[in-house]
Amino acid sequence: MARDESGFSHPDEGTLSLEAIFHALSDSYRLRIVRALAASAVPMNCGDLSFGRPKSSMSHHFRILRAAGVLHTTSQGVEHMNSLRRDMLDRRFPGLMAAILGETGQPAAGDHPRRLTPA
Amino acid sequence: MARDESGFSHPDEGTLSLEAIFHALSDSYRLRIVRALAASAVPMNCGDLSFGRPKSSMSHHFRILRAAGVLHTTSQGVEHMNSLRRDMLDRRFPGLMAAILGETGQPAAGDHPRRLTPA
DNA sequence: TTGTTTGTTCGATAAAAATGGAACTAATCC
DNA sequence: GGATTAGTTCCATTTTTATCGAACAAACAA
Repeated sequence: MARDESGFSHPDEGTLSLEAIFHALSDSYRLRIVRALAASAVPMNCGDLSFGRPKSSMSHHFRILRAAGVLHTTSQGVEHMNSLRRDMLDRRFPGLMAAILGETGQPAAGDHPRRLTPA
Repeated sequence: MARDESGFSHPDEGTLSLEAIFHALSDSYRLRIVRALAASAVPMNCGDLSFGRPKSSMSHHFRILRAAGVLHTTSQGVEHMNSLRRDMLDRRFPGLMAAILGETGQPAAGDHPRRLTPA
């Protein structure tokens, strides 16, 4: 978990908790942050992800997402750059982020989802 | 959303909220309920899923899961039988439940998860 | 060094969730 | 009818989260 060079602490892959991740994703602003980051090819700073809310409020949301292991923050000059920890999440919970972001890759709606009882 | 024959109200597929689902899954007892139901071939009653906690507390957790659309409850005699709404969830958020339950079906840990930046 | 920008931390308040006892309801049995 | 079982609802309490202004810190520029 150790604080990294930038002074932020990020959980190790081994200590990720699905519960904490779900809690992190159960807020609409945090979900918007995750979706924006997923759609971006490059890391984004906090200001670009503040959706017009006060800095202190958003700082709180970033902290929750960071502590859950959903995103990674690093300092670049005065800015704090954020990116999804997609590789780690995909290793630890394959399919989770894809499902959240709607990148199906799985049978789409209308197709034959796996079902216990035949249709 | 209408209350069904059994007197319980369950959300329609169209009104599912990812946020509400995440909130429902952000509690450890609720996650245990979901996992137990996923592992069971048949619906389970509330008593079998109470993990030794008071009835009123668990009733609360069942209500949250039901309202989020995660499970379906129906009366059978004095008992309330619960089952995962797996088909609906799979249609609406393909891969989500599989990811939660650890049924990968996706590249497993150590394999080549889709990555934006080549390894 | 003073000022600016970007974001964190602090602290107080408000809102939301969780907990569990007690009373209650519905189905079932005797 | 009375007793039992299974779970819900009500209510009060506690715990956890969210919100946001204000003070603060770090990096940088003039």
